[in-house]
Amino acid sequence: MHSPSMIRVVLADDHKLFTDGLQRLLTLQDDIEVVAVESSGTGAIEALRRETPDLLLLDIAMPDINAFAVIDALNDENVLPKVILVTMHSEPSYLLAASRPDVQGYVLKDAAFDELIEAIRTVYEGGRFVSASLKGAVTERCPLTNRELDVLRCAARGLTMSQTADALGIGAKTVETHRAHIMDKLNAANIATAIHTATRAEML
Amino acid sequence: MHSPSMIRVVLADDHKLFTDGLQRLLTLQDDIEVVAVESSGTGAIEALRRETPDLLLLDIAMPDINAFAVIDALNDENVLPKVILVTMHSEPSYLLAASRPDVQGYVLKDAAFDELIEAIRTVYEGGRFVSASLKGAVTERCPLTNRELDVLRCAARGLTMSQTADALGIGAKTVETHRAHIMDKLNAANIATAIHTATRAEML
DNA sequence: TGCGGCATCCGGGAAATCCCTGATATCGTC
DNA sequence: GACGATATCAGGGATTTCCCGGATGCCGCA
Repeated sequence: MHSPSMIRVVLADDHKLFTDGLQRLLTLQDDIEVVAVESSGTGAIEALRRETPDLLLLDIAMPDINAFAVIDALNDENVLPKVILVTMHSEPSYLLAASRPDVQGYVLKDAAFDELIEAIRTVYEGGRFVSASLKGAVTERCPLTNRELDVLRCAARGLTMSQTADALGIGAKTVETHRAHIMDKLNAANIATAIHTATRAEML
Repeated sequence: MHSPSMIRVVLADDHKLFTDGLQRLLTLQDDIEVVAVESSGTGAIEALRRETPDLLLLDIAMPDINAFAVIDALNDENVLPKVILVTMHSEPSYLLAASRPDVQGYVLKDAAFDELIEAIRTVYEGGRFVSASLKGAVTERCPLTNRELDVLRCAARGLTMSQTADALGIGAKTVETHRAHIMDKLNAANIATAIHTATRAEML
């Protein structure tokens, strides 16, 4: 099989220049092996299925599929490598969504290479890692307005839109709009997921 | 006004014998004042509005209203005393639901009186308190079956019932049944609240 | 003064959820 | 072998959510 104690890594990022450079640098490390480089979400899924690596370095912004869709797809197949998300900017909504149990690391593209190495080793050994420059963004993280928090808290308590409207003294359609904004900001398909994300991020 | 440094308490419990005895015992404490004793949920709400006490000792099983409905009603009016729930038995579903930010204490009725006093003082000073005999129940708390957890995790990820059905390889109606069971067990009005409760209890 | 963010509201329609009452089969236990 | 818990599935109907468009007024900031 594979060499023992080598960290088998798959890279998935549509920026070729970035992955090429990264691959070279990573290969220089004597405990890291890059087993595949993919530039699309679908390609990444196939590579993951094929290689079952220890770790996936995944760009959030992929051309065909959302990074989270990739992770979900792997979840469904019980292919569960450690995942480190790599991104250009520190978007709070992504950061929030990324605080999920199946994502162990979050690194900025402008981070130092040593930081990435540290992230890889830390995550491989079972830990979690977040870029130092991101920790600031994490602390001032809640992208929701106070009103939206009101609405979300009501939803978390089980109130329907019209019940929430009564509780807050506003119209049901307004509650609907707030919910839509919440779901946008938290990158959630429905209010249930939004509550899940917000609860994990301790916004409620 | 009221005496300073006196803990103003409202009792709400439909067991008269219990509240009567409790009232006497509590009044003997020189830092506790029982300002109202109610035997119904509606009465409790009125008393809370009237007295705005520091602390509410609330029985979970009330004849007219669910204890959580009482707390929600108070929430809506911004009447927010500290709340200690009192109950006969250690029902895991109640325990789960009780791990909400607006409930600070949880005491069994068969606990020693000293334990209740300790709970009152602890909670009054901003802490949290759970009966020692309940902590066991809290640790082995998850009342959900593995299959129900599968379904709940899918829901938390934003999957619809039919998507969940596909992901798990079962029928959509089965997913619906599982969701209904989950909501029953977690005392939730809809799947969103169930996710909220489960997430807070770190079941996901 | 204009622009963006926030909060409020509206209609219509498709989709999903929730509720009710069922059913069947399996498994482990008493 | 009866019982309870679990997992599976179904129909029908009421309710709710979600999505697609809008709209208005307020406030702060450049």
